[in-house]
Amino acid sequence: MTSRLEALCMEKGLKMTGQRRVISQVLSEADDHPDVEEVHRRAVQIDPRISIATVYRTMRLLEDAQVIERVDLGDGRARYEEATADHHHHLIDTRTGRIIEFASPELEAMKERIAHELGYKIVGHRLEIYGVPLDDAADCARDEEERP
Amino acid sequence: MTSRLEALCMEKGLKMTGQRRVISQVLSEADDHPDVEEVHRRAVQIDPRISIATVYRTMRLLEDAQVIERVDLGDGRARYEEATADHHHHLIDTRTGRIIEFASPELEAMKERIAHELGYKIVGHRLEIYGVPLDDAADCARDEEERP
DNA sequence: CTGGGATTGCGAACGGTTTTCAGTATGATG
DNA sequence: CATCATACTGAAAACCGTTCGCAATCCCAG
Repeated sequence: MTSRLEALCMEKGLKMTGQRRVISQVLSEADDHPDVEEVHRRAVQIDPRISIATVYRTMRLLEDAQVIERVDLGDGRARYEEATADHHHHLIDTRTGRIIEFASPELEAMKERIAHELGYKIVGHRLEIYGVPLDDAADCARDEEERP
Repeated sequence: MTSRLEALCMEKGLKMTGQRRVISQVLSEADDHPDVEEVHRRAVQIDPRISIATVYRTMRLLEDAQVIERVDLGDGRARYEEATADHHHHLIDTRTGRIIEFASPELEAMKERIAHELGYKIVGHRLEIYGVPLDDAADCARDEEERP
């Protein structure tokens, strides 16, 4: 079967090799924000003859073709997600590493306004919030209990 | 003369070596966001016997002591600024690389609200806006006119 | 002044990423 | 369907910012 991203790649006229097909499949099935090593790990499970160099190259290719987007979470390695039409941001749970996506038109508008007041036109932006669950935070003083 | 940051370091009980004094001076005099190499370059001009390793070590020390703050602008290397009480963010001019600092209580409030709605308590956050000067943007408006 | 723990300079090591190069596969063409 | 130029791949080396190990050196409490 042809994965979502594979179809997108073909639309964009990219040459579809076996490795690219596998990587596209991995990315189509991912619902998280894997880094290159993780993508490679998953790809190798489908076809063991895929090298990490090819994954790096393919990620860049897909990024340039705007099929995927790089997410820099400040942890020293690039993470990726499928490109989406709507701009969104990330809230990172510092306890679990879980990443929650959110969007806020108000926030977008406010950023536009701030940039405009400074005499600038926005060409890109990025917002990350690091946080801990409210209930965990409440527990902090008198923990200890394990989270489900 | 004792630089602003040197005084701060002594307050915090850090052992003041010649190298640390020089690096403190460099950072006190900086009004930009230098990376480690740049700090080293400036430090060497004052005292040539300072190694890059010491600069790296000192930057980390000062960061841990909360004398300076690391700024990750996504360009692959760490940049630094003096620690300030008020939270602010950065607008990066993509033409010149100039960095403009700004703060917005409204924005802070909105982020708190968003995090709260998602069930989280904020422990950190970061916002960067990349932009081009409005007047420059007008120059090339005809190219981008049809883009939203 | 002096001694010993902290700090330094050097170079080697590191982790993520890119590149080089020789061999291989792709898909346009005949 | 075979051919072929071309683009792609794997493996290893190069890269780049950063950290580390170690012997020499420095700071400052005694």
